[in-house]
Amino acid sequence: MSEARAESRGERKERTRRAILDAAMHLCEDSSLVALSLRQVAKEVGIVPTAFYRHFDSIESLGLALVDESFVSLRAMLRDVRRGDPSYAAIVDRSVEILYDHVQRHRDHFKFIARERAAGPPLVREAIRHEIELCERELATDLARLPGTQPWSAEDLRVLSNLIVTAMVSTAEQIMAAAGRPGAEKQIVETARTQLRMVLIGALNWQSRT
Amino acid sequence: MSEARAESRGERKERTRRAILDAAMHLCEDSSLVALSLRQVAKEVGIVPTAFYRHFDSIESLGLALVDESFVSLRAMLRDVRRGDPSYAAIVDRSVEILYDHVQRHRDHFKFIARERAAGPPLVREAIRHEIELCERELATDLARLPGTQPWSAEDLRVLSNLIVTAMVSTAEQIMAAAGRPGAEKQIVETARTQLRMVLIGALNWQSRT
DNA sequence: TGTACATCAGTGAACGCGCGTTCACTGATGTAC
DNA sequence: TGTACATCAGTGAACGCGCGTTCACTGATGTAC
Repeated sequence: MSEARAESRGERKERTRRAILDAAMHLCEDSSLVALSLRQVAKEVGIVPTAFYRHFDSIESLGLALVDESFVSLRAMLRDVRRGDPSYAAIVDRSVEILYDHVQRHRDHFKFIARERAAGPPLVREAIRHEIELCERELATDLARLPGTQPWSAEDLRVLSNLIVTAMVSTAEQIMAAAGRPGAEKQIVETARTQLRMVLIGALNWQSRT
Repeated sequence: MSEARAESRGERKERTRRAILDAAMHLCEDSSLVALSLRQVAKEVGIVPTAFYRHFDSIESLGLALVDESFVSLRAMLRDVRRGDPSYAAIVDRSVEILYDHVQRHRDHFKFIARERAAGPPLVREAIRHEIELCERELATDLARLPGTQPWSAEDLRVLSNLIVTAMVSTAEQIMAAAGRPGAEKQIVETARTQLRMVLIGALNWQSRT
């Protein structure tokens, strides 16, 4: 107590929990959460298999914690986008640039979401689907603040938001698949830029016709 | 030989192979190929585990056969779309209608592609990625035949094609997730229609500006 | 047509392995007095 | 401050189970003569 040298029991536990989350994220990178065993995780962390239960009920509940963590960084990205100049001229380049940057820095989180969204245990899939839906709603309210979108219906905003999120998820997947080839990554980013531009212009023109 | 009553050895073998493919498709529906065991498949088919090796080297090579089968029906769908009236007025409704219809009739194939694309064994993922790329190229040549696309560059066609395929894959995923709820399916189809319209109009307007 | 042999889809026992989960435990940390 | 007790993260043995793969086999079908 005189010197805060040794870790408290709580700090130690938190450190083990952290190590379990990191090990799980790392180990399932090449396959999927459904193929990940409690014993693999324990071995990687350096604890006995049964000690796992002091932290999580199952691999699935560990997965839910990883979903939460992954969406923390994704939300940070959306906040970054939102901070920018809200004009059509700037928004496309800026958004794609930020997406690229975040995929680079949180590759593991994006990869986890992209993979487990389709392949994870049922509860994990459902949690991710829910989080993505929240992102779409957030984006819809952002879109409502853009100049020229005042007359749009809520449904139009939702549809456009869904399309953009889908395209961006796909772009993130492609950037990750392109991994170490900088040339391929450049092309994917350029493609995303063009697509986002096409979509925004299309939405505006379509809206003014209807 | 006098009466073609009994199956030949080859016919029997083919029937077992068919049963293995069907059982595998059915069993991995709720999880993934990577979680599917040779023994589960053998049990479902009604053969002893070792008999599996008379037909496939491994679950992964069985998976590659399922990729082939799944893309046969997807290509049939693209051919259906291509047969239609090549005008912008008709193309959207028709395309979305055909997509919806095929997802209904080959739900297992679409589900398989959507799932294993992100979660399958490495060779299966790669095979699906390759097939989807071929679909994008086919769509690009179709787009080139539309009125008004003559001045477009190959790159523009590729980018647009990529966006449309991405949106359609996502739509197929959503339709499957909506499963038994007809109201939700209707909304997804309507959303896809609107999105496709936005994209096409956007592409045309964007093109004429550049 | 009849016989003798070859083929080969499917059998069944056996193997070593990693799995999730149970249980009683240890011993350092934390707390009450 | 010192002591006695409580907490609880991590231990280690044990369990029954399903896994992929090996091997020698069976017996019906197919083929050569």
